[in-house]
Amino acid sequence: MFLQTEELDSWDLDEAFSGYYDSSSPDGAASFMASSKNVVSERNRRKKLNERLFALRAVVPNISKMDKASVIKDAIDYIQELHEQERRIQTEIVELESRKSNKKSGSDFEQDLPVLLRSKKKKIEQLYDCGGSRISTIEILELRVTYMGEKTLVVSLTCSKRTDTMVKLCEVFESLKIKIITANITAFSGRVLKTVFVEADEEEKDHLKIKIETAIAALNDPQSPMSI
Amino acid sequence: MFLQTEELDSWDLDEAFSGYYDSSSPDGAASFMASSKNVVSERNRRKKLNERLFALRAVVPNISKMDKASVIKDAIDYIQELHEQERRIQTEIVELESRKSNKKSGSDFEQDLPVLLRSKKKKIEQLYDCGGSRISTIEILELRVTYMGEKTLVVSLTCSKRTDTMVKLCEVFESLKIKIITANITAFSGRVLKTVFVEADEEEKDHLKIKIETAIAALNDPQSPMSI
DNA sequence: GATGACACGTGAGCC
DNA sequence: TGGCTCACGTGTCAT
Repeated sequence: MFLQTEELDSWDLDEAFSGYYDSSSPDGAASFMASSKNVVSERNRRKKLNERLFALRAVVPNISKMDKASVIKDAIDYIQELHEQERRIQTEIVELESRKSNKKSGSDFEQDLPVLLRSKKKKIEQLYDCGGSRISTIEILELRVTYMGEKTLVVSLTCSKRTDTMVKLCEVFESLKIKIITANITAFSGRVLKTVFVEADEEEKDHLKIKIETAIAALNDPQSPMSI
Repeated sequence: MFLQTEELDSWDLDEAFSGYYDSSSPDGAASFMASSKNVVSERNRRKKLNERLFALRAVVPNISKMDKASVIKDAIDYIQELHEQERRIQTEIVELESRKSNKKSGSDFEQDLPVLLRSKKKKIEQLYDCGGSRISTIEILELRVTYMGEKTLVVSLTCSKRTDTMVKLCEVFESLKIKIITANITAFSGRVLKTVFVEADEEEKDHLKIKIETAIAALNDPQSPMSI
């Protein structure tokens, strides 16, 4: 990077000369003084800026090119990635909280978890703010999980089309780590239809069914006509 | 910030002079040519670097001083903040998982919850682990944006099925703020097919086509067979 | 040899 | 006023 041979800023002689001329100097010396001061000052400024850039490079992983401009670009991309991450985590926290509010029985586990995360949510909102409740839940109009043959589950899902509805549906199915044979999403006239064929062993079918139902229901808007 | 009055880069005269002297110039003119080229090149470099710095300033909240070095410093601090955030969340997740393993009774709630978080942990590790491809891109196998009738665009897209491919596809279409008539995603045998019908006015059709193509291409894995 | 990235010194504007 | 920061043109390396 900024390590071309000329960069050896170790002149170390101007420091020795600084303050050598006092106020009783002739004009030539005075002007030299002024320009010299400016020079060393500028040197320090450049040095500081390069150090900062170096430090920036240090905190950003995966620097593509050691180029100055590229370092900044990579930093920008990285920050935006982190932003997206945070957005996802926050929506997940909201999902967890909504799941808690749906539950009524009080095991210690249910109570502790959101408490731990609530402070986190505050911090995230405070940090990343972007005013207005950004997170939109989905509105489930119909959800069916049926058995088809011996080892296949069919998930049929209808939602009203809101912002990020399709994103959230895809995310929840990704997160379930289930064996999806084929999946299909179709959006038209304010509705989102999703059909997923899932491979399931005989013994885990029932559990898987409940798992899918609860995961999707956790996304559900409390004001939705569906209540699970 | 970098908006002192001298910054008016609109000299616009060297551009008029560039190329004025051809190869049969006397030495003085040739050297002038060379230096002039270098000058405009350097100007562009400075301009690009400043634009990057400006963009960096845009993605970092809470800029203390508009100073060049300070902007970089704030960016560093911000990234480190996000890192710490992520570290905390990750330890929290680990905590939750260990808590889960301590429990033995099997209510569905206990089992389902960590499933949701486990994928998150993976994602965090994948993102934060420094080294190794951080960003999971998608692999576009085919992309066609065609016109259908007077005011309809049809986007046909084939990707190989990776983690979050469907999520990312949905996200990019959400972010485009276009008028989607109907959209369809189907996943089978390692492929993801997406078809979107977009409403577009006659005059904006071409622009919209390019916009969609570039937005999708931006997600593309460089190693993908598609090169756009 | 052309191109690009860099550090440098310098003059100028801003508290 | 002096101490900042900045943009500029230039020489110099490396590809």
